[in-house]
Amino acid sequence: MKLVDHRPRGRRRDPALDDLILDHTLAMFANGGYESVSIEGVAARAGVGKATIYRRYPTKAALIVAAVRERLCLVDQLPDTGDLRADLVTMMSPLVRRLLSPDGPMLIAFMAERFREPELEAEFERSVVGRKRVHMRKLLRDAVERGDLAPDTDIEISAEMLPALIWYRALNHLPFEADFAEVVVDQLLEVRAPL
Amino acid sequence: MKLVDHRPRGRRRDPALDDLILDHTLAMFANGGYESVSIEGVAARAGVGKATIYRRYPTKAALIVAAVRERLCLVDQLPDTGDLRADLVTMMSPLVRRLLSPDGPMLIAFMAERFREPELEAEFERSVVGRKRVHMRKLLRDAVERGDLAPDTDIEISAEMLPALIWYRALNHLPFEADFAEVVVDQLLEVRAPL
Amino acid sequence: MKLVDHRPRGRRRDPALDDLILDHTLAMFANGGYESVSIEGVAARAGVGKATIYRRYPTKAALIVAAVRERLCLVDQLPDTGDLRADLVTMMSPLVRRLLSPDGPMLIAFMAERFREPELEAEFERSVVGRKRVHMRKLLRDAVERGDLAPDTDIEISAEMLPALIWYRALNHLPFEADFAEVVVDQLLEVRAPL
Amino acid sequence: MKLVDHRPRGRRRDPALDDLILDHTLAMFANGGYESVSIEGVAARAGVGKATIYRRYPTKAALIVAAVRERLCLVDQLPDTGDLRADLVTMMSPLVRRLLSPDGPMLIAFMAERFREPELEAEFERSVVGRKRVHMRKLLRDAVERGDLAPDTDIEISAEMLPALIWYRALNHLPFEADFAEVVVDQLLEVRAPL
DNA sequence: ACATAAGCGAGACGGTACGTCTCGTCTTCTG
DNA sequence: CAGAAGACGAGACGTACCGTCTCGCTTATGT
Repeated sequence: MKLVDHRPRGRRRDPALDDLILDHTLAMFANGGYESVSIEGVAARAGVGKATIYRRYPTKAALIVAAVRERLCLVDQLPDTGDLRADLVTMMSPLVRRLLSPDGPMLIAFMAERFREPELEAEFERSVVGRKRVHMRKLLRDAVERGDLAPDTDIEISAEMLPALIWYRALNHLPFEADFAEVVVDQLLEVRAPL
Repeated sequence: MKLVDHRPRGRRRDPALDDLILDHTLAMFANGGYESVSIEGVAARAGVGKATIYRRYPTKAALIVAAVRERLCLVDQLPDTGDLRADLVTMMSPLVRRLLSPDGPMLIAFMAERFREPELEAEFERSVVGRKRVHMRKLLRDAVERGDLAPDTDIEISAEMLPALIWYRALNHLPFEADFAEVVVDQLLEVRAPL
Repeated sequence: MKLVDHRPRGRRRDPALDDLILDHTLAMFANGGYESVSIEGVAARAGVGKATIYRRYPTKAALIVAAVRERLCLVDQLPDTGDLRADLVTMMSPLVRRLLSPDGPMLIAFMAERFREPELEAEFERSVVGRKRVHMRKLLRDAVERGDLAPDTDIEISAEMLPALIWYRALNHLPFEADFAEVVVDQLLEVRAPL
Repeated sequence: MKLVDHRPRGRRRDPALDDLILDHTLAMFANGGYESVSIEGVAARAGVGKATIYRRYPTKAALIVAAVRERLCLVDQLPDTGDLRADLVTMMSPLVRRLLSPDGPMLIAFMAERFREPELEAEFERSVVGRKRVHMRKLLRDAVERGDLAPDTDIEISAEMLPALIWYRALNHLPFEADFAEVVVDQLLEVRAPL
């Protein structure tokens, strides 16, 4: 006895269009940010009807969120080798590298946008930032337990420190090098390690 | 011998209107951010012709920039008492307090806006952030010379650390207390102090 | 073998709106002439978006042209019974009647407008005045051939005489009676008839 | 005992400006008609403040009326030699000549404008057309009395005929020659003269 | 086989805001 | 006081998108 069978009826959505739409969305977002994306523009460039977009995303904001989430895949590995320094560098250096890559400006634009669009904010928190935060705290807690970190370390604050520093420099257009992750980790660890 | 005479000709701009316009702009910005400000709305609420606004600001963006710059005066004191911990707390706690005040959301909205408007960015860097940064570095350098801070301290990174942490939490809507400035300063200093 | 297919694509324009728009345009034109028509006004009164009007007419002028052309149908019959006097009266008296009717002021306003808008001029010439002119000349030429009119009659001038007199009086707000067409025709014919 | 002294006090209006203003008004009117005249444009081109114009003419319409009345002096001679044909030609041919001159288009534009601006209409009627009409009727009445014209001639209609024909052709952009006045007069007179 | 659903490109629709322009009025300062 | 300059409230201009809604067509079941 099946309560729901609900196999899809009628014509199926064309998956090729998903890509096409997100591609053009991202392209427009890349040069000009949120305001320079227009659904009508995306539709025209993608050779697609507006309804085809609205069928997938209820709103311009949702479209952009999806485009960035899908394409700017910011979900990196969450390593746990027991070597705190190595794990921290492994977590943060992909972010540094991407910020320095051609994608950098777009990432920064998106990060800024994210502070303005609650919807974007929530989505991003859920799928990207949140998991990193949780993992980061675990690494720090373990290190404290192992005695690799001073016992009075404020986990809450320390876990934020790395991303905070990296994003702060990026958003403020302050320069940093490819090895910035390592430098920061060293600065922080050196002194937080028990003597 | 006058190089420039350029005395103002014609009727003067009414300074009362400057205020009126910025007031309503800020009010609209405060509840809804950039997109919920409309020049037509500001004009209507202020009982002012649209031209009167456009005469002052060429663009909606420029209007908002001006409103925030003029009203959200973020320039705090730059103390230098020789007591590093006290000076750092003095510098940062006004920011924390404002972020927790009713103005907080607006400050955050503005900070996000600032990452999108190069003009706003530059202006803000010049008049607010830049001066703080310079002063912060001086404080740290002096502390290192006095021996209050380890000699291998990376001034560049350490100077950014406090604002980075505070803004990162604020922009990400992570909670923090009124004493957050002190807590962070303690965390950072405790361990950077030579044993 | 189809040269053009050009089947209509997308949603069709709502014909009811065509009417609605022209109605309100004409109403506004009727009391105040060209300057008192405003696209925003028409849109508001018709409960229609401005774009819906601009999609149909590129310009305020074009809108008014269309409204008058469509609604003030000035194309009358072009009779040819062989009775010159009767035919002339048949051609001209509808014009006289309309000029004396409530529509009169609007007709006059439009005629004045027509001298200012080349587009309106051309359109009107093509679809209304021109055909009348041609027919009028034919009537006169035939009458000359029949011997009902003096052989040295200047067709060119005589054909213009009736409309010229009627419009001149109307445009200059000189009074005339309902039988003005007959009076003028009589005056002109009486003496142009061979003795 | 003087009830009013009211000698003009303060600076006198600069008469040179009267000219300057009307010149530029007419120039703008000449290429584009009513709508392409703007007080702000006239002021700018004449190097004059807007108030200087508004001090002289209460309204854009009034300005244009004045410009045309002052500059397009349409007041011709009103001859009465006893020779009807000669007098009619003398009255009408200056108009024909001007319509064919470079001023022609402007005259036509103004005539069209005049049908739209009641103020302009009235002014023009009073100072130009009216006097011509009265004189024309007198010429015709005298001719009838002298027996140069059939006694059943409709003075009212006949007096309008010449200007009606000329203006009708001009306003409708129908071609005519420099001798059009004579041709029309001949056509009309030839047959109206008693045999 | 053929109705029944959707998906799709196109584009009309009611709105809202943009930034520009002119109107006619009103200061402000100079000659 | 007249004059040049120009600010001011008002409001229309024509443009651009928003998110929704037909259209006629194509593509897939389910009967």
